[in-house]
Amino acid sequence: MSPTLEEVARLAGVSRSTVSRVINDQPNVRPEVRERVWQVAREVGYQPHAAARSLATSRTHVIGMVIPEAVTTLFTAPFFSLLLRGATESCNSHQYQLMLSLFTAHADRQEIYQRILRSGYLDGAIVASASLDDPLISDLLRDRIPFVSVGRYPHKPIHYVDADNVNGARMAVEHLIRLGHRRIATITGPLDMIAGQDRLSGYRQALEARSIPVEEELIVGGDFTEASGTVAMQRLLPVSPSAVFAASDMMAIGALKALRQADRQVPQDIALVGFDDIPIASAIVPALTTVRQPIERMGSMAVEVLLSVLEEPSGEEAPAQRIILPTELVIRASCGSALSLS
Amino acid sequence: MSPTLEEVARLAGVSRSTVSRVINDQPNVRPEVRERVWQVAREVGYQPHAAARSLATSRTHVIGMVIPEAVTTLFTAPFFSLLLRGATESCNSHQYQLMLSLFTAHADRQEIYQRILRSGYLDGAIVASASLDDPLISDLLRDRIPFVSVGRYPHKPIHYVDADNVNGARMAVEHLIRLGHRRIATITGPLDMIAGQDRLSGYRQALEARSIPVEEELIVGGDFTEASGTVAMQRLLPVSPSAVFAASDMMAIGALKALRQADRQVPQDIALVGFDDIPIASAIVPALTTVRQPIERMGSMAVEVLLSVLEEPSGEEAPAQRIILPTELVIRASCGSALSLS
DNA sequence: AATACTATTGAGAGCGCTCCCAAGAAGTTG
DNA sequence: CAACTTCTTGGGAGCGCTCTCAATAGTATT
Repeated sequence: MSPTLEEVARLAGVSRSTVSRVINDQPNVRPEVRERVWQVAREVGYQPHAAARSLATSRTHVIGMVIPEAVTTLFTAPFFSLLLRGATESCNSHQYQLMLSLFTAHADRQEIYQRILRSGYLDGAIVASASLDDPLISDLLRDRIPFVSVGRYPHKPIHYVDADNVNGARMAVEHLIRLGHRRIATITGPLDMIAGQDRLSGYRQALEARSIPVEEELIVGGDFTEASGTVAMQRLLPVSPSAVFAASDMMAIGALKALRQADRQVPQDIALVGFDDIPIASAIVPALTTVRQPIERMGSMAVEVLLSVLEEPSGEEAPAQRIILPTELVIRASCGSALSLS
Repeated sequence: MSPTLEEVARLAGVSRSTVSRVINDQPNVRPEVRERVWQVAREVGYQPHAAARSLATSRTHVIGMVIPEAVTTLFTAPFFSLLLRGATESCNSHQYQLMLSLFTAHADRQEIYQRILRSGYLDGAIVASASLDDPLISDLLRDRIPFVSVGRYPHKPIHYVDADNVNGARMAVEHLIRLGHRRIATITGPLDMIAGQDRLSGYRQALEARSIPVEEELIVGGDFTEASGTVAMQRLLPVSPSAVFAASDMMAIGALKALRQADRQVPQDIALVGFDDIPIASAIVPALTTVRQPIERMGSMAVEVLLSVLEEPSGEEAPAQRIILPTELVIRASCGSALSLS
């Protein structure tokens, strides 16, 4: 197999310790010795053995990306891959590795948790959890495994990174108000997810800021899926809103179907705004006005935060880092805006 | 920290060796002793230390998913996440972990290769490479790292899993022929990728099977991206085909743009078929007839093949496992088929 | 020139596990 | 009942690295 430290030491005529110092860029090695050791290491293609190293240091340089399966289906495809892409990017530049754990059934959960999180495979984890009371969070807290959540937890002292869902929703609804709408309905996401809650409060804030009364009959629950959007829209039709803010693009697409069935034109008869800016949003007719979130940056930020936690002297409990990244309104045709380009 | 084997042994009043046997389900332990050890292990929440174990066994139970960044952008988003989902599923059921390595720049490549593949982090790898002459493949072969490619390599003795691109393309083009088309053009993928090559030969085979001459002017090169589809279609317009088979949905969408600009109606003036069945395909107007590939199954198959290679006695060089999974034609509106439902 | 540092080096222990081997217990057989 | 064989168990070495500590060499201080 691969040459070991020992062999490099022998070939360079020094001790293991010295080679170790050279490899790890530690001081107190004579420059000429350092050079010779590097030389030999390069020649034989030396590569430190990860397991041996982490056994000795109890550091693996691996972080986990832990995602309940639900998230990958709920959040639409691009969310998942963009998050991963951002995370690996940061990992690469810090010489860390990313281990992926999706777990499907609840049955797996315990088993995988034990096997992955507690076996010393990982230095820490990024968690993209669906619900606010996911037991995973408490488990991680209990076992003192360093982690960063993608998605905020306002009431827990944990590190997190999230998009500014509140403001995104607020911008979307404010835009509708600007366009003259007053009867603005919303199809919410699941309210046990913070993203669902936040997008709803953004909706409320926008109305309140303009002193438009919030009517409960204009608020209908969904669960981020297309089907739920259709159902919700059907329930909204009798209430005849002039505009609808769907808390996800998939629900907006679902709503569009219901509207088409009911022969309502978007945006002429009713304006529609989504959230997420998934690729389909710009491909459908009418192109969907929506809110874009910096998913890739969320992924890389999560890693950065985690690494900063891992680097810090272990004694100190630094306060939770809570990072909210800005969202932006993407105006297209479905809101009937004069600004629309497509 | 976590309790060690040693402590469990002490508490159970046996030796390390015995505990090790129990934990690893090895024979030759008295049933009552076995039970007592399990008992203690459960009580103290014993979890074997991954690094220690792999140092001793030189097995990590981790496999890598190695993907050049190019692939994640080239193949559209769902490819990536579905592949990952399939792979993790198989990993979960075999108690393996998945480590993700996307590398961006070519500069990273060497460095990451060394760090990940040669440091003993991984037992093996799944490689989704873009090009046929990716040096990664030769490196892996040289270093004798067990791996399975997602995407076939007809001329190399390696294990691979792929979709039946040839037959998928063939079915698509045959369908167009069935609909009465004779001047069928194709926009190819990059021909240094096997998927690009295979989809082109499927096109050729379909024509040849019906004795329709293959005209080179009807074959235009693209690179799977939307932009390249638009450009290719513009070049095809003067040749006036009655139908176009685009080797990817993204290129089909690009082609659609060019056709719209040229005021040609799809499918009335010209029929259009794509490949991949990305989510957008069914959302656009007209809904795109396309070929679906079992990406998720490819991911899980790749893992299964890799594990079977890892399990086999190391002396024997088993012949390369080459697995081709079936594709299916999804008929929608863009081909103008009578069978179309939407 | 004697003392006190400091830089450089190597030896040894240890991280937590597996695995080989030898010893003892238990069971078989003629 | 002696001579085997088979189970069961524990001890020791070792996987490849890091890290502490002591020893030596080299340099600065008085």
